[in-house]
Amino acid sequence: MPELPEVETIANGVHARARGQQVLSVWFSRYPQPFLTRPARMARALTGLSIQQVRRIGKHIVVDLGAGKNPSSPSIQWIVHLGMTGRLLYCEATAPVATHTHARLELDSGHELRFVDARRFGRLDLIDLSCEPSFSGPGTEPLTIDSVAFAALFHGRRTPIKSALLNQSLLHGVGNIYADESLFHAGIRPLRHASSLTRAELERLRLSLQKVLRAAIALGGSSVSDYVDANGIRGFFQLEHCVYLRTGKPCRLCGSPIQRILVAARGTHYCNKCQK
DNA sequence: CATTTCACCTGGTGGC
DNA sequence: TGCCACCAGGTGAAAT
Repeated sequence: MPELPEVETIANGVHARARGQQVLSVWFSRYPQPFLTRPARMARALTGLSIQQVRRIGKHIVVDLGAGKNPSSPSIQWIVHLGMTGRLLYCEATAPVATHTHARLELDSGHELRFVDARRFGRLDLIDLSCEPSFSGPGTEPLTIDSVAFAALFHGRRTPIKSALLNQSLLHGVGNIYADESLFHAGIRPLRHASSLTRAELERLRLSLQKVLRAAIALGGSSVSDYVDANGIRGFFQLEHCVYLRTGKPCRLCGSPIQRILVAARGTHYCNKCQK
């Protein structure tokens, strides 16, 4: 599932290849689920504008579009959330169209930007910058948050720390994989109440989370189900996972079997010996 | 308000 | 081989 490192990889890939290109035409599938903004309105707004910048905010891909090709004064933002199985692909316009393709943006270079999503948990939205503020995401960026702000997020929260990490209105971009992996590296059990963490544990968690996210970005993300980047290339960070989907396998640090429990209705993996 | 639960989806898996 | 029940999980709405 695409989380911060996967979304960042995709956004960077699309930026590198699609920046400066004009949208010639737009096609959307008939399914209503992926569209927060009505498809006809979204197509009308996108057509004719140029892609100025593509970046990640939380788990969202933000595409700035405007009349000029340079990254200045965009007039709209196209917001892509990949959900569970979403892909944003940059390909030849003549490439075969995969099943579950929900959006095709024809670009002036003969390429297309395609949104493909089998499970339809993804969402497409439009922000009109002439009357709406620029997209800022639901929470705080985990990669740049400082220790004081990080600790403040969890102060007084009775919920398990794993649940708090998944709460996008606190930190945005962290999902099931990186919540489990960062808790392992910090040596903290997922069911601990967020408010019970000491200052030292919170700081260990922040540093572990940032380290894991940066390492995953460097390896192009984790390909556990069907994640691929904008060019259809798989990531490699799944090879570095210590706990996620390693139920029963030996802990990489101590050798004891990795446990699996449910937290917030999500499969949660941890080492009973290394995490306290 | 904080927190938990559930519905939304379909491909993949495992049992028979 | 084929059929089918079941599960995964990001998010937001509904329930507690």
